[in-house]
Amino acid sequence: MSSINKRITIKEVAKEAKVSPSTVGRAIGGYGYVSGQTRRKILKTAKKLNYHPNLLASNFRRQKTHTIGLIIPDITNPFFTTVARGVEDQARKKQFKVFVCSTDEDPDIEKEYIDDLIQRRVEGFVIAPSTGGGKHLFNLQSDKIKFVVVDREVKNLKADTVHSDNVDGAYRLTNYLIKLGHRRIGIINGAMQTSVAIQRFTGYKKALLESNVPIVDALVKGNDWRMEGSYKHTMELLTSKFPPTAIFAANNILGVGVLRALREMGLKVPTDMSVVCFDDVPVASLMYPFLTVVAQSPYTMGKLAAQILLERISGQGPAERQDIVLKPNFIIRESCRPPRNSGEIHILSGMEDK
Amino acid sequence: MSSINKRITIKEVAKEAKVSPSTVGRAIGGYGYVSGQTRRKILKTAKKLNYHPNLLASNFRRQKTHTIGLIIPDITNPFFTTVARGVEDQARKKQFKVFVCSTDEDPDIEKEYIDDLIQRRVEGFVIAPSTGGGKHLFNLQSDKIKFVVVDREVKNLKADTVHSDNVDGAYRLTNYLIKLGHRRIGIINGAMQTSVAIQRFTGYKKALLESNVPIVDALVKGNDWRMEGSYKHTMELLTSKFPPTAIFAANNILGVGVLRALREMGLKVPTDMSVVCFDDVPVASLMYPFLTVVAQSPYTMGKLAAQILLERISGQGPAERQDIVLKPNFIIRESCRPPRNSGEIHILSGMEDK
DNA sequence: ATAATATATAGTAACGTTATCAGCTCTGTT
DNA sequence: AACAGAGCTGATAACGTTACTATATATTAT
Repeated sequence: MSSINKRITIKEVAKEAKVSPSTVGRAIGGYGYVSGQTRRKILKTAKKLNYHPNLLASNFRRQKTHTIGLIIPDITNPFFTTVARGVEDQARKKQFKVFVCSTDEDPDIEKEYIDDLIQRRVEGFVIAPSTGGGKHLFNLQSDKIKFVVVDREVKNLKADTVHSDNVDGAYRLTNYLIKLGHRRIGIINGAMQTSVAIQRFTGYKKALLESNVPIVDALVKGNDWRMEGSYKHTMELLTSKFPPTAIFAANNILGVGVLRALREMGLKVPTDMSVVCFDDVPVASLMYPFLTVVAQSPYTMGKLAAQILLERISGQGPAERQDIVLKPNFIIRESCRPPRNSGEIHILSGMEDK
Repeated sequence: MSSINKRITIKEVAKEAKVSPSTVGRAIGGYGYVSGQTRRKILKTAKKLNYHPNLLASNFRRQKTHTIGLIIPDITNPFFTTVARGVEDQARKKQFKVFVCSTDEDPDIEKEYIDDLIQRRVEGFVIAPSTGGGKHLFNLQSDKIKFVVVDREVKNLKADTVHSDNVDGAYRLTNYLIKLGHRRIGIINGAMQTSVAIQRFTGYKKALLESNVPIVDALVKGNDWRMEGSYKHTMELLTSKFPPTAIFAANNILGVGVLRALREMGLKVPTDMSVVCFDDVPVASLMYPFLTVVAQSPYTMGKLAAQILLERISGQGPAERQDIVLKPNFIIRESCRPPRNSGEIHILSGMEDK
């Protein structure tokens, strides 16, 4: 029935409705003066001719696209897709479209995507910087391109940000393990070039220092956010001379790697090893062994970031930069117990069905 | 340093390099004749002035966008994000960008997104139709808009498709359970408006019929692809008069719902219940109870779909429509055992660490 | 040597929309 | 009755690029 290929333009509609093209433009675009009568007539004939506005032309003329870019490091990580959902929902409210780009943690791809989207004249970005990325963000800033940073911070970059209180979250998880009696707590961290990793490590150290538990280098592992590394590092911990009695995984993906390694070594959680994790693992949390975590609010993060960005775009935002810090949510489940040979009593009554 | 806001155009570059705007266009766009010398000069001054081509203008002029749309029902489902990765990787190879839109299984949102992307003049779509959607695909076709359907088929729609052999996969899973001795096999299916659900049900029935196992209505559940429904239906199965000894979940999300219900009822897999699942559950598969599944190849699906679409766009594809069927990969893990009180011997030596 | 062709550049006209301006009609106010 | 102003419509000129045409020069074929 309908056909975009006929390429009906405003002119054809104008001729058919016996008005000028500019009037059609006003009627359909909803700007300027049009009488109710002619508007109705125009909309009717537009429908009849199956007119579809050419946004390519419109965007070009106005040099606006009503589009923002979302740059995330990994589209298969549910954390980031949930951020994406938050961004999209908020954008949809304001009639904005979102270009989602996954950089695979590669700064080059990140730059490539950002450049391309600039050429396509997106009106702003929500960016979760990739590991080692972030340098071009300074250029963005000098180019007066609007953007909001989510999840990870970039050193010395003065920009609007939305992120979790990583120090506090890591502190609470570690402290929880200490209070259970653990003294040898391994940490499987992500890439130390990311603020997130640094901050979570800070929280980890803070808890240990506070309780006078020594920080042992051999228990500190990690250099990227991939599961493979996490698996490898956990294996190293497990096969070392003095393996830990508990492991802190610095995000959901790393947490899965830890669990895989434990499983392969035939170690059970929490009987043989206590495990805590930063981030909730959506699917895993529904199954054994039911991780104790601090859960972030990725949806809220995305939503707030988009909100701030869209305010900036429409010129409503405050002059000073905004830095929104969300407290993560501490959820105690059944993945921890006091260490095997500790003198401590069993504080938890976990699931003991193994 | 650089500044997009100066809005350097081809004209400025031309003036600076003392050539005509059209020559600059050819040098930068890489079409038509330009001598090596002037090209170098132009590229140099373009860089000096920090010229960024305005794709808005270029796309408009050529009525091409080098962009395709990807429509998926649920961006938080790892199956679809992996499809997305496949599509993106393939598109990147051909210098195409991908607009990823998640419809939340809502046909109205689906139509809205498709219409918007048409107005933005994407050059084609890869579509995993939402439940109950697909009607507007017929319009797309009469509008001569190119698209490839992935994962789910649309009845009577003659279009290029890429999907799994759902009948066969379901058949193999069900048959496996039967051979283990199960006679009461529950199925938690998705929305029966989707081809996928119908085909998996067909495979299920085929296996039962072939072995003369009666098809019991009370064991057949499901009407959408959400976890909540799956959880509820599993609960119904478990609390019914004659509960099944095994459950077949028709996709990964439903599988998680099944496991959650089992967990809450205190039933262990595979001791108390055997479970098989269509789709691999990426995170869950690394943990207990280690599901037996038929795994699809979402990445390949996305890649092939994009490949076919891009061929169509560049006019290379064959005249006849292509229908690519991928065989799912049967992976036996430890989530199944013979039923408790069956006379069968234990065929499997699963993980018996419970 | 001359014609034919390839190479290189410039000039011009679109692509379809919207911003701006000009003109006209209709209110309502002085 | 004159006039200000709002309401409505139409003509025109962009937005920045690329397709096309025209012209000039270099290269090759005859």
